Amino acid sequence: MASSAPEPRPSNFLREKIADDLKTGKYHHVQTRFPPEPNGYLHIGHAKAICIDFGLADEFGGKTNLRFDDTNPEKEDTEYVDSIQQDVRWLGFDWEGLYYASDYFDQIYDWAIQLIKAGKAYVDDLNADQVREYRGTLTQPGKESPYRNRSVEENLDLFTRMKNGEFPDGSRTLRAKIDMASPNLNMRDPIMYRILRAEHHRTGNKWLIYPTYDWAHGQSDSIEKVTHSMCSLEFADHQPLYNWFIEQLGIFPSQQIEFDRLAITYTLLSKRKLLQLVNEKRVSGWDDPRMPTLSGMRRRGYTPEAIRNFIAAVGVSRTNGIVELEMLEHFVREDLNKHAPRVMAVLKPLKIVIDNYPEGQVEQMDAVNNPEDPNAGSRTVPFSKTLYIEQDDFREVPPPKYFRLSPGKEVRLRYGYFITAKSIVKNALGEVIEVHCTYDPSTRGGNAPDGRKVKSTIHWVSAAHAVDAEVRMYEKLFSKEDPGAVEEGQNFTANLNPNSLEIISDAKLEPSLANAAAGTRYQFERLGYFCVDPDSKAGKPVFNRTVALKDSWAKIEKKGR
RNA sequence: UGGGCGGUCGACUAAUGGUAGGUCAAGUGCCUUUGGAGCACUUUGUCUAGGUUCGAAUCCUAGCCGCCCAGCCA
Repeated sequence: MASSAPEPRPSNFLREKIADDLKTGKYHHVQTRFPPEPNGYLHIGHAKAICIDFGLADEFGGKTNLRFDDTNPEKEDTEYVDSIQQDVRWLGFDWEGLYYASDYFDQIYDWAIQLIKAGKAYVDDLNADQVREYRGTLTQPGKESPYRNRSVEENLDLFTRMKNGEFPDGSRTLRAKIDMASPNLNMRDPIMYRILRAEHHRTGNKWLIYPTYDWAHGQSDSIEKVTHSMCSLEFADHQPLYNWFIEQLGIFPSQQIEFDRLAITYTLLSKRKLLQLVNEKRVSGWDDPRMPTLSGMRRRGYTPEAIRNFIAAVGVSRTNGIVELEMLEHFVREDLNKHAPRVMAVLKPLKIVIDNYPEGQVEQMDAVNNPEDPNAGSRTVPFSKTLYIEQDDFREVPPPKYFRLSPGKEVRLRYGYFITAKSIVKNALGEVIEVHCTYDPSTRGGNAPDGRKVKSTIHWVSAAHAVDAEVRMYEKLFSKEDPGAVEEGQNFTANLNPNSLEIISDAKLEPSLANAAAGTRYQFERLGYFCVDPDSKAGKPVFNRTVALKDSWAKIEKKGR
């Protein structure tokens, strides 16, 4: 593959930070990690983190580990572990090491012993409610636990017994002894271990105590010699604690750097809420094409390139912004425009009969596969007396600036002939169900020898050759720009767009699509990009609309009102 | 109200004391066998008020506004 011109790399603070660390000698290598918790499917927000973690390391000749942050057995599952690996690869990245925080449970346990021996950690008998009470508030300092000053021996004994299962869940914790009066709540003797009798997806029932995020994450980073541990902004308050643990232990000084999460209009990026949509069957699953998950977007027809380009264009900073959905769609169209073969499909069929076309005649018309890609070649499409066109492409009474078919008007059938509408047939309801036309035999292929022009070109499918298909038309999943914003007493599902899915069960496709393979992407000319769904059956394909083409007629029409 | 982090076109993001630029969106025109794509052009911005400086988005001071933190979630 020919390498194209190097993409412009706008500077950002992460890139500068890494470059600076290397220059000053703070680190001599670059090691990053992508640390998903296996409690849900990856979404476009994770794609940003992935592009940053993998992309930046790669730029500086460093490595990236995939590390599952599996310290909470109650929420985690191997189904997620598998999907995450698949999605990271699909996005186009590969990891150096594949690790689990649970791989380090023994080491982390030993380090806890070390802190206890150093008088830096203690077993607390306070229950959850009491811990909260003692923590104080944002404006008031906390109180020290009455168990805070136990002897090292007693702490060691109690901690061992916690590990051995001598105490009920939630009855005791191991806490770091830091400062109950700190203005940073994370430093008010944070909990390092909780007692939890839950089966872990990897360690099974070996452990009855589990380390918290704060106690496990930095230590896992340090074990892996991570130099730049990038995470989202809300962890900034945890940084002092991250550093405190590493300093007390005297281990490899990994460093945490925070950046802003991705947010997109009309899109929810909360694993908890996404899980709720799945559980409540508001969507067909994690890979429902309306979901912002990578698996959903894949099924919808989004390409990894488009997603990566989008992420790069959005950039990274420390502000909490919200990107317009249109930007994502732009990059999807941009990529698909270059690569998706064009094809003709009629979604809402209207029968056309060409009165002067010979009965029973079929012509194979040449059609270009992709005008953007000369290498894509061409195909033939059968033409005959009876065709389908789009209902939208005929108006008995055309509004101003409507250039498509209407009584007496001539249009071009793409790759076919010029036709002129002569008469219409209506049903009992007064709806047009058939349009009779004549064609000009001299315009085969779409050009008139006399040089006359038509204002419009419309797509069509030969009725006798058409492949019946189901087409799933998607709109935004939510009708509110901020789906999380809700009225009193409501929850976010109230913002679900009731029209996010329209199923068209009788679409007519050109015959080349009869056996299209699942995952294949096409442009249906003049309509949009569509992707073959795995639900397809032989002879009855199912397509998902990835994204519509930009429709300037829709704009004109809207403006006219 | 304690602490932390931020405020640049409608959106996202550059400019690192020296011409406020790019992408998306919006608009206008050209072109077109997709009302697609493409091309050209255009509109709109440094939170506020002071200060330092020849010169400030950038440095200083004071405000204002927004986000995050009181899980034994991550």
